[in-house]
Amino acid sequence: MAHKNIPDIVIGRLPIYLRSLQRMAQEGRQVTSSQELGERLGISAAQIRKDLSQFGEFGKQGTGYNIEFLSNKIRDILNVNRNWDVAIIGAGDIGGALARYNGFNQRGFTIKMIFDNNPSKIGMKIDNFTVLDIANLKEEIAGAGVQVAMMAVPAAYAQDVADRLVAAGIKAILNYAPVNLNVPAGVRVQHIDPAVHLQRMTYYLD
Amino acid sequence: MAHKNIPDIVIGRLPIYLRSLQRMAQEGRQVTSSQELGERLGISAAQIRKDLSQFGEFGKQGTGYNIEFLSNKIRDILNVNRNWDVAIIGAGDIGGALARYNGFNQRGFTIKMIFDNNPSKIGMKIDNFTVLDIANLKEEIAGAGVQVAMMAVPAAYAQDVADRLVAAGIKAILNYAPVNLNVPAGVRVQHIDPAVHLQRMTYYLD
DNA sequence: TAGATTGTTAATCGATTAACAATC
DNA sequence: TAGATTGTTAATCGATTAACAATC
Repeated sequence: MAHKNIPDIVIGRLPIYLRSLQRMAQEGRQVTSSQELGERLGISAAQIRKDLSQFGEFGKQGTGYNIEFLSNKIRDILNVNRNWDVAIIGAGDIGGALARYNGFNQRGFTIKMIFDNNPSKIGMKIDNFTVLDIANLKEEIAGAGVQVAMMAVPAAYAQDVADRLVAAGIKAILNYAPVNLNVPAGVRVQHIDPAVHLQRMTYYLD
Repeated sequence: MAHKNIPDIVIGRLPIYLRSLQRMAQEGRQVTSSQELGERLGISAAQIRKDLSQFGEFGKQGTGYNIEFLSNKIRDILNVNRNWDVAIIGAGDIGGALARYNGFNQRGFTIKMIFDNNPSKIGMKIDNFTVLDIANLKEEIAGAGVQVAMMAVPAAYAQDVADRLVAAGIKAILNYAPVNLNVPAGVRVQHIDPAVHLQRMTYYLD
């Protein structure tokens, strides 16, 4: 797709806006404003308007934004007005929690498969999924055309698994292992590491 | 502690540097350079040097940085040369996974207690911990002087639990619920929401 | 010494904010 | 209409990078 040159930091805020809008919709709200949204999120109203203006004109002067309409526009932008198939690698505590979590579907993602290398886990049921042998990772993922993966494997295996995911055609990896991954251009990686987040906060404590 | 005015974005990179340094140490390495570290992390060498220079002079011209020395300096800066007691709220899949995860100790955190409101979980054992009644949250946390919490409760309860954590003296909250939290100044919040991270990546897919 | 790499400065680049005309 | 809020511009603010003297 031909993107104008939108800063990644703007893209990073859109899912936050979307999440907040969806919550407002659940509360039965119809309309909001950049000011209200900004107050909820701790972001300036000007920044929200600026961010959205990169993609079009979604509001009405005097009244603000229709929540349902704006949500749909943001979903379009983020490519989550469709559902993406997702593979989970690692059927431990975290992989299992991800497999059982039922919040992904309404946000653009459908868990399709979960892998492990531990013979005592392979074949086991987690939620509706039978744990697959990681030896078959490439065939299963490439065969199903899955492009998005969540990795929750021990740190020591993470880079190796990432390489195999890339070889299988995965284009986006959410990595729960506490290591940096090196992937080729064209593959996106995001990291979730609770200790990193905690350390970001302890700086300010005493 | 009296902080010079260090940008939060710099603080946010320090845990990443630290994690990478610790990995190098495990690999038996003694010395590194801003260039090597930058290549591993996808960050420019200049930026790493600039970030570190905010806090002191930790390297040697010509040779680079002693890994053990620099790690210790960063731990000092981030306040994780001590261990912080941590409370987990929510004994579901995620709370349980956090309680069982054994990587926190070596990174500055010691899980001390886990709470739930479900009578069938209260009193249950998770790892070494007995699940405590969330009704006693304030006494337990304030009594133990815990300042750091990880919240893995349903979205609908998240703000309420956060308010109670603040009242109990918690100063840093790592929030796994997919909602924005409003907390008073002086309390830090970080969010972990896998769907947000995935949506940040799907923008670039097609 | 020669080579390498730091710490730092100045220049560049990019992101945020303030302000307001347009307009619902 | 009067009031409110957008989209956008220009100004400000902050972060990143390039470059290099200092020096190990």
